[in-house]
Amino acid sequence: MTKDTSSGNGDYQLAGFLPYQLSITSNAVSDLIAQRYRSRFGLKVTEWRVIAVLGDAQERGARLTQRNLTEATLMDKVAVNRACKVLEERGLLTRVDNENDGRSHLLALTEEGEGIHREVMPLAKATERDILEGLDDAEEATLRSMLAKLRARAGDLAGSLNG
Amino acid sequence: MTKDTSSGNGDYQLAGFLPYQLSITSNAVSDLIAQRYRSRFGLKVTEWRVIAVLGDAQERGARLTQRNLTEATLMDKVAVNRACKVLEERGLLTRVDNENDGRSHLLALTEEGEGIHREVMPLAKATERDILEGLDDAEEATLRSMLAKLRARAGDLAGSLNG
DNA sequence: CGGATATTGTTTCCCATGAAACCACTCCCG
DNA sequence: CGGGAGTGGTTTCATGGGAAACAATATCCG
Repeated sequence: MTKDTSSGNGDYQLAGFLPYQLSITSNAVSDLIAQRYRSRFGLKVTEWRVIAVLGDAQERGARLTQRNLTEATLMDKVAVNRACKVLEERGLLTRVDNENDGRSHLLALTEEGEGIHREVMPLAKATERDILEGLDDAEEATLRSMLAKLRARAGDLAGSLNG
Repeated sequence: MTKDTSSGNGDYQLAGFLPYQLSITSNAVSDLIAQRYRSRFGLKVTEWRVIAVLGDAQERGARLTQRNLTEATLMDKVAVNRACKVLEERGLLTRVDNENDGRSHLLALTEEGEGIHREVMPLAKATERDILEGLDDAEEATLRSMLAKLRARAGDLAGSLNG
């Protein structure tokens, strides 16, 4: 988006429509995150998500495949694949053959990748705090719980239409 | 998105990251809306937003230009232009020359467009209710207020970086 | 009036994203 | 073993959306 922020939006009904509020809020937050990660690490959202999950797993000694990443991030497998490819090209992760399954590879952050991971998470936390400033703990908990409810609800309703 | 909903997502840190929760929730809700409007009216999100705002304005006797729409919807002017074009092609709105400004046109829903508007808004309301089911009035108010706060906050933080 | 500057709308180009097709490999069962 | 079904990963294609360039008009100021 990268929209105007200040002006406009009148008082039309649309402005009070919750899905709309949700959408523009999510966009505003995503834009902020994207901006920060792009400017500091040259990483796109999908890429830093991969780094976040992968580094996290690595710390506990686990090795993941792309499939594991798609499960963990809820991103599309294509998105995961592309993110891994650029991270590999940038030397931030390596793929070693998976002896247990010739189709997949085990992903591992390189030294440099781990270095970024160590910076990525604090920045993520800081950004989260920045955004949540102004909300007390109870409000934050309520917000999370309501978001979870909404998501479950939307998922159910959507699912009931197709299959 | 149109994602899985059920499985996965482990318990990696990412899952607890608020911007992430916000993003997937917004996506889930948007997908539901998009699905409903596409299947019932053949409208895309941008298009029904235009219809919503335009019909709304029309009811109070106001005539809008594309520029007004971009202000009211926070959508990009290109998006607005495209939406208007397809709505015009579908005979749902007309553009008449603006006597006060030769560059712009005044937009008006046709009979048929108004008919859709009369259906669009109830469906929007119904969808909003569907999604919010499970939240009481106080929770809903809290949610809206917190979303507004988050958005303002994110906008400020982003703005302070570029210019 | 007349040229510089801003604004509205439009087109063009490019990037992000997801669906579908596809390849290679595994797994299952006869 | 061998063939069919299933799965991980990759590529290709279509779509959505925004940035930038552009055309037409309007506004401002000398």
